[in-house]
Amino acid sequence: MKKPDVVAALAALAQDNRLDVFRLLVEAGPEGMPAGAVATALDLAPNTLTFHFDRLRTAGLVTVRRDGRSMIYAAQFETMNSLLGYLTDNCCGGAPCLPAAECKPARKRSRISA
Amino acid sequence: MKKPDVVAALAALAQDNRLDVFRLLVEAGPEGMPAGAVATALDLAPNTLTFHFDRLRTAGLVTVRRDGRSMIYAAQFETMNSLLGYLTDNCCGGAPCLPAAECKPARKRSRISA
DNA sequence: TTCATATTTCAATGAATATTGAAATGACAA
DNA sequence: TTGTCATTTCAATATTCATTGAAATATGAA
Repeated sequence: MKKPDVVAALAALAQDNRLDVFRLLVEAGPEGMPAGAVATALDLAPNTLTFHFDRLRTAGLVTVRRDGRSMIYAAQFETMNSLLGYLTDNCCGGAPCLPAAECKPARKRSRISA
Repeated sequence: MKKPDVVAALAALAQDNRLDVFRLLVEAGPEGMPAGAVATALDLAPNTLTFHFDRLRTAGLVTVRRDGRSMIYAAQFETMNSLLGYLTDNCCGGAPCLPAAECKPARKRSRISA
């Protein structure tokens, strides 16, 4: 992952609503969820949401596919993991660091259903 | 780590020069390096650099201490790791995900000395 | 004190960003 | 076809951001 892509991904995540959107999609897993469901869950105007989806998509953090009239958005896990890798890459120049972040298969936050 | 802090940290990193600065400090390790050395290494105007240091510091990603006339900046590894944790938290809602990012004690990028 | 070095503060400028409202597109049903 | 739902596009606005230049502050040396 090259630096411009890293900056783009970070910028995409560095916004309140987008961070929520992305986390929601991360929880939802590879199958993703329709734009409308995200809008409902996070109480966002549909055009605003489109704007944010666009930024996430441009940053490679999200993919879309159409299903009927719905657009299904899904997190792009590879990009996220590359991003994490870039940030920790070459950490401490060789010295032992703090424990690494991990992709925890965890408890649900029960917000997806809405 | 609360969401506003996560957003602040991501925003702090989501900028070309700051990402370079942070990575340089990550490589430099907990001892940090003087502002002037960072300025030289990255070819940044000192006032511009102060601006960026400020943002990194406000985001909790960096600490400062004075040493003579130099200000020594150092990466705050705990914040970075909390950040990574937040992003991957609850990943895939329970399903197995991609391999986690790790804090790799790695090869030097040979830029610190400048 | 005076001088030089290291870094910060301040003010101004141009560029990028998030949100809104209204209108448009695409897909499906009657 | 018409109507409706889901989402996107467009234009306008207010805010935030990065960079610059000049001046200020703080430390240490002569």
